[in-house]
Amino acid sequence: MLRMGKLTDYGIVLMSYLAQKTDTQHSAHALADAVQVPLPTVKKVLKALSQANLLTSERGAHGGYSLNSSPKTISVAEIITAIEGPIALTECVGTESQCEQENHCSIQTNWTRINNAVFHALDEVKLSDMLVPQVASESVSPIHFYPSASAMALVKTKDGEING
Amino acid sequence: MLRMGKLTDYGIVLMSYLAQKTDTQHSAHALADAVQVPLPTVKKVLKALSQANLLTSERGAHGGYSLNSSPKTISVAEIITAIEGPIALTECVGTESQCEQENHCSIQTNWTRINNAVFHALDEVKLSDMLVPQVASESVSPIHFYPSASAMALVKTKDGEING
DNA sequence: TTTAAATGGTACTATAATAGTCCCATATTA
DNA sequence: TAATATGGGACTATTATAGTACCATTTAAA
Repeated sequence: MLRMGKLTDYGIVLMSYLAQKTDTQHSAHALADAVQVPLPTVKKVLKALSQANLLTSERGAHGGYSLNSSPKTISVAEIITAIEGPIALTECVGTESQCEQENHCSIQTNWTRINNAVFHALDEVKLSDMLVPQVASESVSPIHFYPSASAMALVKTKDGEING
Repeated sequence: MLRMGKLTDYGIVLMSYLAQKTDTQHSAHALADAVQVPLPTVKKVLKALSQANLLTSERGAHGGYSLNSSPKTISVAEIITAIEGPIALTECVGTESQCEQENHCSIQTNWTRINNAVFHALDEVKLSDMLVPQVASESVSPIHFYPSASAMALVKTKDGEING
């Protein structure tokens, strides 16, 4: 399994939520409530998204977060990169490579090519695409997204404790 | 960073090595020597590759491993899957998902689509592609691959100790 | 001016996944 | 029968991730 961190999963969910409510700002507390993820964790994710300029934040009372640009222009790759850092399947194509042999390495170049292909696949999918249900839209509930599996896993491990 | 395990990296390197020496069988010991990765770890990887039918193994004296099919037909996706299990960025598209809400989840379907795109990108790259140097081939050294960064990292953390 | 509500940032802890090791069983050849 | 090889499982250590807690800073309202 090619793994993506849970925080990234939360990030996608949070961005999806914000994409559906672009008129208002949302506090970390409100978002944590909506997404059913512990507040400190949500704050961590929001911070990363803000620093990547995907979110606009305002401090002070009545402050909060909102999308910095249209859901149509924000790609899944951007969100992943914001939270996990540059997309790289192996270390040698990342920024912090220390491989002494990489100058002669014939494999590295091909990894770079693969990374590009993967990045491209992730970059073509926009946040707006994540909201579109595959069935014909008939009724629009105020919130019709659900946290994906890893988010739910957290909820379940606590054994209902955090529902109170 | 979209992470792939070190073992998978070793797997690619091992497969690349075997693809260059298809005439003979190679023992785990010989491979560990060639790739400069500890023997037990190499054995672990080889086992996974064998179980996925990417390698043919023969037991007993003069036994060893060899590629089961042509490098042109073995894809990078197959190697990754052999070692890491099915490619899935999030849990909800994997086989062991326990998400109760996945029936109504509008995000899951899109993740599946993204996974397919990523898988396709990885499936189009064959093992033979990993061997091709980007420069015009002038001299062919007997072994002209090098372990990629994560393999080297191991060598370096031991501080030269495993060179003896 | 003070208080409350919000983000910003950092440092710490716990948990889980991964990597790595070891041991014994089984098969094959000399 | 001994030597060499894979097969398989269980165990340990390490590392990365997730999650938490604390304090500083900003803004608005009382």
